[in-house]
Amino acid sequence: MTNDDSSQITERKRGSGVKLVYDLLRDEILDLKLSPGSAIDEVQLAARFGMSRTPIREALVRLAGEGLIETLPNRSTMVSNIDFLGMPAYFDALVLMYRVTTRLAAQHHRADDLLLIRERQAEFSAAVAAQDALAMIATNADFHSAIAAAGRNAYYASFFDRLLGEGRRMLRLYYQSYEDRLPPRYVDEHEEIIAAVEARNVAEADRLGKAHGEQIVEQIGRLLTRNDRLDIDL
Amino acid sequence: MTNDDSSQITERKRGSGVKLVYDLLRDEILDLKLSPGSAIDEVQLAARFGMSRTPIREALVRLAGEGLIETLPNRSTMVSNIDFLGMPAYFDALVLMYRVTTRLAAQHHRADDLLLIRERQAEFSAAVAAQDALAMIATNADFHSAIAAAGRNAYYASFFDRLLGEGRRMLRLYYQSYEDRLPPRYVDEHEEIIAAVEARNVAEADRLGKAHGEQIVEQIGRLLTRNDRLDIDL
DNA sequence: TCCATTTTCTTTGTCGACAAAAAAAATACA
DNA sequence: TGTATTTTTTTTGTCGACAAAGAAAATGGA
Repeated sequence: MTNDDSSQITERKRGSGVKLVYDLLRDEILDLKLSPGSAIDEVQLAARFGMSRTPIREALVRLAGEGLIETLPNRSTMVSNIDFLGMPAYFDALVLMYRVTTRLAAQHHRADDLLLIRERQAEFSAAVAAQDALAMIATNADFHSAIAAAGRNAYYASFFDRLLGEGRRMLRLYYQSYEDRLPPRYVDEHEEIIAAVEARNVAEADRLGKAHGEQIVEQIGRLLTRNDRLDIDL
Repeated sequence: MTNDDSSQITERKRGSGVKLVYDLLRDEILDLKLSPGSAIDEVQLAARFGMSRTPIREALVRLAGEGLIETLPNRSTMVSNIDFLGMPAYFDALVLMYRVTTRLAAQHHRADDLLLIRERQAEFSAAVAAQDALAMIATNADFHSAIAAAGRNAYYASFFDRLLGEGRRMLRLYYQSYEDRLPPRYVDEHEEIIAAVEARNVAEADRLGKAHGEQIVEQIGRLLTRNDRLDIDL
């Protein structure tokens, strides 16, 4: 239970502490560095970040608002468990949002959106080349988030971001089991999506978005069913 | 600027304060009792609720997380403005969610869901009969929220709830202008939706959900275009 | 040894106070 | 009178402390 982090007690700007804690904790949760169900201690965090409990608490309240942590009244706070029972519902929503955001991007994107999207794709491609699983997962989410932003619908975009966040945890689970393998054809599929968006081909963007989403869902599904099969000979 | 509320300084249970403040403030914002853009003073709220700033602050952080208030760093906190520019995007998302949630309710509802839905519909019907605009708006949102809950997709449900909340503000704006008129055929449309859900008629539920949503969108649209026409003779 | 009760410990929820930041008011100067 | 600078006021962000609520440990009796 020892804390092996470089306790940086640097002078911070007033108001920046909450964002610092929030961002870091969010990343640690989504990368499964903090495992689902593990306890979160305010006092310990306060010591780690060199600040009082108040800003820590605010960050935790925000994380709780996004469902990333759960708070038992008067008792412990913990990292939310991954809701396996709710996974069909999750995948349903995820695929729909893949479709909708890609479709809208084809309709509403502007020239500079494509620059940003290509930048994200480059980062994703680099992460794949480097076989960096964590980076792949994060940059993949960033790529689709950029697509969603180009769709110019803030409601879909924020909802999609939330779904993608939750997805990061599941994908991390996947790559934790099957150590850092290459994702099959995601890079190419991303290129196809970019092309359809740029061509303003709405129907094609819709189709690709749906196919891309279903592809990911299937991949996770395969993992889960495979994990169920233990070494039992019949 | 005087505060004319019955300052109830009753003993509260530990931990209940935040929810109290959050719920009340949320209702006041959505009912436009707190007008968009108006300032929110933590100290004043603390005095009003007879508690310290800490729980008030937590409630505000949660409201900010839902986008109902905006916080300028180090400076004022205020009720979020209604984003008129983003309304097409909002309506797009709203109609889609009407469709999806109604469709899923037809697929996945259980017997006791219908009881709750009928209860909400009764409350809505009563509010219409009483010509109570605020109650109509709130109970209408509750009705569709119950439909969404029956659809058994927590992701859609929470997203839809957020959209319906924002919609309460716009509808309130509507009924504020055209003082407390009867909504045309919403009660009947709700009945049709209930019937389709009960019959598990997915296609019909989808169609009705879409139509219901578009109907509301059109109605708000009519108001807005009408408001644009001032007393100018050509 | 097992169970019920009491005591201690841990962690949260709330409080009052104070310092930083920005705005508003006051002052000085032309 | 108008503008730049200083001072005051207002409001937020952070802190340390303490009390409440459970959980865990200790105690006592059979």
